[in-house]
Amino acid sequence: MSVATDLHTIRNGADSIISEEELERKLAKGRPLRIKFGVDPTRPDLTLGHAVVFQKLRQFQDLGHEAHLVIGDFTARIGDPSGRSSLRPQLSREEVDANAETYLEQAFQILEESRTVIHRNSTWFDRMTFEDVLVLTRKMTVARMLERDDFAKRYAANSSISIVEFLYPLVQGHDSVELESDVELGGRDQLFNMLVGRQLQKDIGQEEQVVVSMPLLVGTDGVQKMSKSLGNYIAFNDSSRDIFGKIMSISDDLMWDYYVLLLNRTPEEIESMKREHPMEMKKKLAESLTGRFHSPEAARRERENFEQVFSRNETPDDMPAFAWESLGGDGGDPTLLEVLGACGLLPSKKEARRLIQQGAVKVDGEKAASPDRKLPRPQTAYIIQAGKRIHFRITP
RNA sequence: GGUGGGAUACCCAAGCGGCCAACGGGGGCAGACUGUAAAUCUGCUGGGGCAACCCUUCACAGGUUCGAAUCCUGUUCCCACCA
Repeated sequence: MSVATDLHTIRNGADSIISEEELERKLAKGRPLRIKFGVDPTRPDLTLGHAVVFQKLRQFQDLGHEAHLVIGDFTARIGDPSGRSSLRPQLSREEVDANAETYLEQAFQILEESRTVIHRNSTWFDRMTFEDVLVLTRKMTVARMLERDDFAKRYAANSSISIVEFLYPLVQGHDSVELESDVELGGRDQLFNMLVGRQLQKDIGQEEQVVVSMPLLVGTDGVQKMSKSLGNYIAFNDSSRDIFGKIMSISDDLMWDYYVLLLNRTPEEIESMKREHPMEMKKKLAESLTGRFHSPEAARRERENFEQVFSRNETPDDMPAFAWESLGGDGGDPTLLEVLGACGLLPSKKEARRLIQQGAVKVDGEKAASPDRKLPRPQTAYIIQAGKRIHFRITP
């Protein structure tokens, strides 16, 4: 493969490459490049948002380069006081270790383990003196810091910015110096920090790393970037049913981003897919991603289940079943409301009542209007549906 | 260090002694329409009975009052301005 085609591959889906000329030059050297990626060990539950970057990293590996993961264990131990929602709590060594382990376990679902090197930034930061730190800080100015988008916004909005936060870009940048990385990969939100790495490398005479930023994947709500705290995420660890279902619920427009960023589809491929029925394309997407995180068999199964339950409006094959007695059937005939409350699939009886009132509950396919409807011991079984997704059976 | 402002349900944000489980918006859920898409319309959105009513909730702990999210005291936390 030529440098030009490699470059083309890398460019696909990327948000920015700084700079392409430098990358081309590095690729032309013909040796494996050191691709750095910083790992935040505070959030071990990976989402498809993280997968975007891993996917690109995997591409680099497939092109013969080395992934160098830097676990920010030092950084995590310090924490971050600002983030209103304690996104960076202080973690103990043990917590970091445990998180890192879960993190890597998930990351290797995408990355090639044999071409991955793990580093911990405490290795070098633990032995730095305060003087070393101050020397490092001389390389950065407040004005430059305030160029970073989120700092600028917060400063303008009179929100607090801790001094530690000013230090983090330097910390991350220094990681690049220690690694002598050729390329640093990260989300768009890491762009500034990655650029600091270039500056620090240049400062001590290293060849500057090329920065490759990836777009932030928009979450299932179709508006905000995918994140756990916003609840619009699809996680590596989600069940096959959830992954399939969540993908089916994203908007048509968003689907193409997923194709590009998670499945490496090229613009040409996207163009031809846009001529197909979007529903079918979305099912294919859901199948591919479910297949990746589970298995092709599971993906097929979920597709069938989906078509059965949502397209044909039938009941799923694998509904949970409850014995009539266990749902209140031992003290006379329970009401529909009591049964819904007892099954534990709804947050509260109030919620169950609401669903009934809104006509969202069906007993054996019939809309049930009254919460007080009695349910005597079933002959064979009742099939209860509450809302779109909750189905269960009551057995005699 | 000084001065002022603020903490309300998932988020934002009203309320400033009773009519407050608490206006409004967002989000979420559900229904209609559909392709679990988008757009649109409608309803719901602390918990238990389910009507009356009861319980938990307006930073925390006390207090005043027949009665407080609303007044007082103390505590904690946040923010701004000045230095």
